[in-house]
Amino acid sequence: MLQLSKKVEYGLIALRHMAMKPLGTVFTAKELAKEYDLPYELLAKILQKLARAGMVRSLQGVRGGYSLAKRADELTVADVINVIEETRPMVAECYTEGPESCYLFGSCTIRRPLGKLQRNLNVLFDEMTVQEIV
Amino acid sequence: MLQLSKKVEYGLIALRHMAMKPLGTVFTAKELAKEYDLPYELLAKILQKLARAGMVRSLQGVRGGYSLAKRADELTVADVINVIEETRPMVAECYTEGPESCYLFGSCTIRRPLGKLQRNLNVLFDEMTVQEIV
DNA sequence: CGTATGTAGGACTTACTAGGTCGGATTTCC
DNA sequence: GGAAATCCGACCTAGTAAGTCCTACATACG
Repeated sequence: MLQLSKKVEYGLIALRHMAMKPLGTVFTAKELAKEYDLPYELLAKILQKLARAGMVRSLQGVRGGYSLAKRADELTVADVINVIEETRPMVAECYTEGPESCYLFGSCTIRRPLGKLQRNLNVLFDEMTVQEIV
Repeated sequence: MLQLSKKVEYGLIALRHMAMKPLGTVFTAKELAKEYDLPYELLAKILQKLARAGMVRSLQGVRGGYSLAKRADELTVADVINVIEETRPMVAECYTEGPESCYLFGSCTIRRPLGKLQRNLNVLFDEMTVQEIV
């Protein structure tokens, strides 16, 4: 519980790798997977998501691959999680899914205090950028 | 991902409920489960764990039940998670399981930065007590 | 051209585990 | 002794994270 998913880890590893070379350098999914011994297909999908979100640029074809679309200090960990996980990292589901998701909503007594925790958590993720993990 | 487990939620709800009445008041698992419509057996186990950890006192027998063993401001959310989940809430498994758990350990480039995130996270949980959710 | 090399992306499989349930033992009050 | 409680291990189940497979499409280059 309360762990980052492998997808997010892999995404961060890939982004950090790209951030080490000059902006615009192209990397293939295969090359990145090999370098860190990550499952190729999975990493490819993650990169595709990041591409759709505009965090990396993708080039198709034989000399294709991925390159960073933004500076590393513009990519927050929160964004990466958000894109890969397709949801913000919430402490309780009623924050993401809404009141209907939880039959306890009416009687739940810990929602407000957890909300405070949540906001603090968000700040942590928002403030951390890929730049910092280089 | 990155959510508190139901167990922790139920535990916090129960502790908070107990913290509302004078210290020493006894509550049965059944009564607590009914009040918040939580699954009885599950809540019972959670309370047993909290009892073994010395956070609540348990009384067996017909007039038995549970009562808080400490003041609400002495019970941190971190402790509650720790006891119920039997592990600290870590952002990546290599922090809980050790280096052997992750075949990437040698090549992993995001461990250190995530460690920083982890420490910040710990502070959040350490600083929040049951008192604050009353 | 056409082939090698790359991304795009849907469908599927597998393994794990959170959440919940059941059964029975033990304790204690009346 | 019986009712009401904790105690605790074993079990079941559904959801999902992680990984795999397959096919389509794009493009550079001989």
